[in-house]
Amino acid sequence: MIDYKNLLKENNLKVTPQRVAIMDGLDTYGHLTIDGLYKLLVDKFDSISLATIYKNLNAMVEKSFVEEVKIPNQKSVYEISKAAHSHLTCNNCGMVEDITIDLKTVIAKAKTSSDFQIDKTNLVFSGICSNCK
Amino acid sequence: MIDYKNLLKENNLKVTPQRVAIMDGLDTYGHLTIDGLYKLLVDKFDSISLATIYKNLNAMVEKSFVEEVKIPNQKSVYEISKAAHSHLTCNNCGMVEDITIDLKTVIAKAKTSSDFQIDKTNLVFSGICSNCK
DNA sequence: CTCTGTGCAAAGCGTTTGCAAACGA
DNA sequence: TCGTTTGCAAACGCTTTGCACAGAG
Repeated sequence: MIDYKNLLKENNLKVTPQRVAIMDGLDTYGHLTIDGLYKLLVDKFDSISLATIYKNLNAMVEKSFVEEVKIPNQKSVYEISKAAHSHLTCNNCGMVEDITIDLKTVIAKAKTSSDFQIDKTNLVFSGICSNCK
Repeated sequence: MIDYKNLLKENNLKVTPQRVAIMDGLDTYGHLTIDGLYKLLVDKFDSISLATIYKNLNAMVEKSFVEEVKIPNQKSVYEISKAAHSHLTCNNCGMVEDITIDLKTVIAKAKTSSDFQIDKTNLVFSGICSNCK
């Protein structure tokens, strides 16, 4: 379990119920779209504004303890930053799942066959999840 | 060199100068954003509409002989569909380059360590290109 | 000649911004 | 108390749509 309050404080963001709920939602569900988050928070707060979600998500991404994951043919999802990992997404139901694969070899190849300085590797597999099969 | 006219015809799209120019731009530059394409075509046509670019790009992606490439922290770029490959992008100047890396091993691992049916693999490396270093 | 595509203007949507009131520290 | 955050409404920018005219086949 993650210490949201401390994570927020460390990043000079005040601990508000809305922010805690955002972190809690991301931690519980792993990945959420913006309107997934909104639907989740509407139940907890009588009148939460979409603007609040945008502002907070932007601040959290800015401080880089939350990340946006861009998925082909789908809306972006957000997740709490954790150790490097890849993603699986279902083209049918849209669910997104983490998967950890060792990419050392692939990254090494990319480095030798290009003259880029490579800082980040972003890998997304698309297909059909077991539920939808 | 690609036979744009035939590609269009095969997909039941009429061959118009605008469409040929879009294909030509994508072929020449490899990857273009929507407004990159627009700026390119404004020079060739006295009055081309952004709506025309959107409609055509959407039709081409729909027919899947053009693809949208989603890049972390940047605008999407479009490219003509070709054999599976990965992408390199520069966080400084935004350029996008193709890179071909054998992903068999990685895909095999993903298949065994998940119960997904994996159809597509999307890999983007971010960093700094040689020009920007 | 017929049907599709283009360009324009308007509409639509997701996202951002400005501001007054509420809240956290 | 002081600076930050919230919620609302307005503004914004990107994308789509409807329609009349032009162009491809």
